[in-house]
Amino acid sequence: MNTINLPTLDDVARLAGVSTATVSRCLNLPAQVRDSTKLRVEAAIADLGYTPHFGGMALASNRTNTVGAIIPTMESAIFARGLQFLQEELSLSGITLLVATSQYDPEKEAQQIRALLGRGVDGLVLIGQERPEETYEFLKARRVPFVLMWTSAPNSPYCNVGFDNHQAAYDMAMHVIGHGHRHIAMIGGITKGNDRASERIHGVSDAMKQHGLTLQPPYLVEAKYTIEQGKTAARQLLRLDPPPTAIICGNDVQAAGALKAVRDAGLTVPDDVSVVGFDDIDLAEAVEPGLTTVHVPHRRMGREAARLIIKMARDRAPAQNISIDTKIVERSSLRDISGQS
Amino acid sequence: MNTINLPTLDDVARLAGVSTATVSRCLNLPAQVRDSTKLRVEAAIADLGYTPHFGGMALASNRTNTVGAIIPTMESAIFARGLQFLQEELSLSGITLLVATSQYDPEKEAQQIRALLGRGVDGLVLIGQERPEETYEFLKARRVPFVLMWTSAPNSPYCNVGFDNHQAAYDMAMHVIGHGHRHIAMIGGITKGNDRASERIHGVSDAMKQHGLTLQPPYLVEAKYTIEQGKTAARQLLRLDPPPTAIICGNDVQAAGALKAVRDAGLTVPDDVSVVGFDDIDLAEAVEPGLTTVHVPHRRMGREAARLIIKMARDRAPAQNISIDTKIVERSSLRDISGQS
DNA sequence: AATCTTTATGTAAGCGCTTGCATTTCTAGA
DNA sequence: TCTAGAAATGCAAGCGCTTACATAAAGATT
Repeated sequence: MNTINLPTLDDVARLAGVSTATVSRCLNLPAQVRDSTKLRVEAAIADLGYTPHFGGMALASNRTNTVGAIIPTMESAIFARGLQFLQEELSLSGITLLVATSQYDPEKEAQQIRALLGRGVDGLVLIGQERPEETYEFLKARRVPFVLMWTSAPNSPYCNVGFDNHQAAYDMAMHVIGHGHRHIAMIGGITKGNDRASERIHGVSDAMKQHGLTLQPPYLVEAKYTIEQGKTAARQLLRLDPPPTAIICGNDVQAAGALKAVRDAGLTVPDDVSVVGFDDIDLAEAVEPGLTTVHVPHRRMGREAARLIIKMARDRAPAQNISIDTKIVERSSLRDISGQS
Repeated sequence: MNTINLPTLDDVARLAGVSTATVSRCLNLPAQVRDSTKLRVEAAIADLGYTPHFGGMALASNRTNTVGAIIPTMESAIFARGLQFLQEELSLSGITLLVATSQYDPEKEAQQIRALLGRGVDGLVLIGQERPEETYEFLKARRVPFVLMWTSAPNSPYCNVGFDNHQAAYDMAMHVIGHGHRHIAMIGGITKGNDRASERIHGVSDAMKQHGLTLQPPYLVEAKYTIEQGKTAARQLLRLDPPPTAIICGNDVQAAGALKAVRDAGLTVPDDVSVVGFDDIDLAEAVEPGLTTVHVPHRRMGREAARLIIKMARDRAPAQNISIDTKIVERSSLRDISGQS
């Protein structure tokens, strides 16, 4: 109704003096077409400015060369980065990425899954493991290949491409402890429906336990992944007695907020309080002081996920778990206080 | 091939004991269907877990209820925010947003336009005015409704929903001058193929001219919209003699980089140098000191664009220009030096 | 030159949906 | 109760493409 009278396969076929089947093959299986005909067809295509009609293609072949991704949010750069790489890798194989957001709401995620499937995506990329059983059942019933990013679970029945949030957080906590901190507080993400957030908290908690320390409210606060909430949470922590000497944050955005709270309280980072983040997004190095944080391997994660989902969708390859290492990036928001009392 | 044996309209029709036409109408023109049948059909749909097949729909109706947006990049939050609102508003009308990126490359943008049209988008959202004439011609030939965001040009033959970059930058420069600054430098975006970047530069330049000042290299530098490049550019500016007392940046990301450069040079913002940004993304308030910047009306822009494109696509409404005001957000990176020499 | 492969192309039957038009069913006025 | 007119539904022809399968053309082999 909008795009008036586009040229169709038929038009191309007529102009090139071949059948529609041949044109279709030129597009999809060029190896099967003689060079001379291919040339004619290509000329006709160029001549008419023909573009295949997606709907027709999808209908006839039941393939769309599309994979869908549902991320919690586009607001911060947390997921956008990884998607960028996912996207790049997919497009190398001629596959388009469709992105939708769930706002961290499992209900909304389920809806979006349906929407994307309705659009005929050949595969799905989701974030994290935690979601209602029905969602997994639905996915299974439909036989849609899907990969879960941002987590890694060797024992998972699903296909994961990501990193071990627990381990990464554990390492970071050990690192902080190694810098002499004993009064450690944490601002975690909202754990409801978010396994990454809870694993990060547990990782920190476990590391602390290892050293005879405990992590619990009020030294443990859950907050949304926003600067504002990070700030509010940190403000509370700073009022505790004794105040923490280090605040471990569930992500960099919260950490940026914490930095502000510390400053507002008339203290400085890292002299009075250390603050560390998680994710290593741009923000982490933009703030002052630069955040010591956990570097998440966005690039590799995106690439591997792309390759895997392609294999699964195209060749019906079996699920696979790919775990990628994180590492701690040292900037200057963490101070060593071993020497002190 | 992937999603095995999904229920079709036919299945629903059979189960509900009606014809496929009726089921289709239930979905698209529910007003035309008697309540009792509608109920039966809805039950059947729920029962089977039916989802319409996008391809079939697109093929039959030549509508997709999809609009495409092509933004320069997802890397920073600059465009993501606006899209978020665009998306929200569109989904209220049951329309899906497809996002693609052009990496600030007109060539790539043209490609993406074709890709999106191939997917049958009912309308297109593009950023800025500047693009090859052929692209516009292509769009016109196809009769695709499209709106240009992030710019506003009353005299434009196209449909704009945005703000006046020139005016906004002009205002900001006036503001800076009003704070007593006379040695003003600017880090602009790369102007090639980017009208927003050039307009911002001209806005600043014009304001300065108004006060008998001039803006030109080496006090004017073009840099990419990254923290790193902003930092590099600022470093150069700080070495000039006389050094600028204020640096106006083409966007907040560059400004964040400039902040770092100033600090690295052993100076402080705003005591030694003032730095202002543009866009008012999260970053602007996360950095220290908070950036005085131009607030871009992401929300309104997104909404208005959505409404307009819907009207154009659905009702063939004529193009329209919607201009939205920007305003300056005062934080603390700009200092008044009127009193000083 | 005749035959058998192999390779290239054509034929035509759908894929799941919408929609103009024909038909049936209701509603309401007489 | 009958009937005209309105409202609801059904019928069936595609939308643009892919893909078995059938057929034709080209090469290979004697």
